[in-house]
Amino acid sequence: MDGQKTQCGLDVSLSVIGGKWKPLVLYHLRDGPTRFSEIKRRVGGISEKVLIQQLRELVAMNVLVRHDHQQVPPVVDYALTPFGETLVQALVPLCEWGNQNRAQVAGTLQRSSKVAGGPS
Amino acid sequence: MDGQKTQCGLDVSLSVIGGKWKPLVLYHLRDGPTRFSEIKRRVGGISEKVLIQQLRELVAMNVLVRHDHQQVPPVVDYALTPFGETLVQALVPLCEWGNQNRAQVAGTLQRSSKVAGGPS
DNA sequence: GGTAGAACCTACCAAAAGGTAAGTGCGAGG
DNA sequence: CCTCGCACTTACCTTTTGGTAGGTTCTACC
Repeated sequence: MDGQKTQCGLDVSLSVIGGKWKPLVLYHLRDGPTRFSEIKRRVGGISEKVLIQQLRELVAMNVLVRHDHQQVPPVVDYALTPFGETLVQALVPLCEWGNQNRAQVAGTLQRSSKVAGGPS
Repeated sequence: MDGQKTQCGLDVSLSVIGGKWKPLVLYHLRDGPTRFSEIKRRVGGISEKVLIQQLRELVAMNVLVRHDHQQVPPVVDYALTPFGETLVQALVPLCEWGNQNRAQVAGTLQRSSKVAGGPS
């Protein structure tokens, strides 16, 4: 299988950022090390379980580092690694594309999923 | 909700290319209009159901156009729209990132999911 | 003492996504 | 006539993903 060598590399990237919240987390981490509860607050709407899960995956991929301050009550923060920053850089154009076409995409999504009883 | 305005736009992009095979499909369509069975062959490993499904979604998002030659037996091809091409452009950096870090990512994936009985 | 908050973990569930297998209409080739 | 390939569709099943609800350990605060 995979007779064609490399395909497009997007599969690789998506295996790293392919979670419902990963892009958002990465986005919010650009401002520097952030504590768990702070990330949770900033992202908003994510459950703790999932946030931890995705954070762990990103750490496992060397995109983030976890810094445990060894205190009690617990103080832990997460930050982008240099590797993670290269990823964030590569993400920027897609990010901008998304922002530029947000309306169009949103509109199209609605049209297709919504009312079939439109212009009868 | 979504007190913070725009987040990073990645959520938008991912809502368009967020399918297991969409990036690959897009990649293979850069060469110009391609017939359904040809795409299937090139992508390899995808089931017809899923391919059609993703193709339809991409068409619905105006990323692709479907051209039915109105023949029998059926002849249909798919091609990128101008809009689709802007997306593909935005995808390039991520694509390259993936290629450059393919080995590292693949390696890390293995380490984390595999044998815990490592270097005893 | 009771409560709140930190950063988690655990079990259980529901929804979504993907995959398999079969069937459709039809013409060309054996 | 039987089969193959085209571009699909449909029903069903499995895997993955995300979400909910609870618990844990410990300190600071009232």
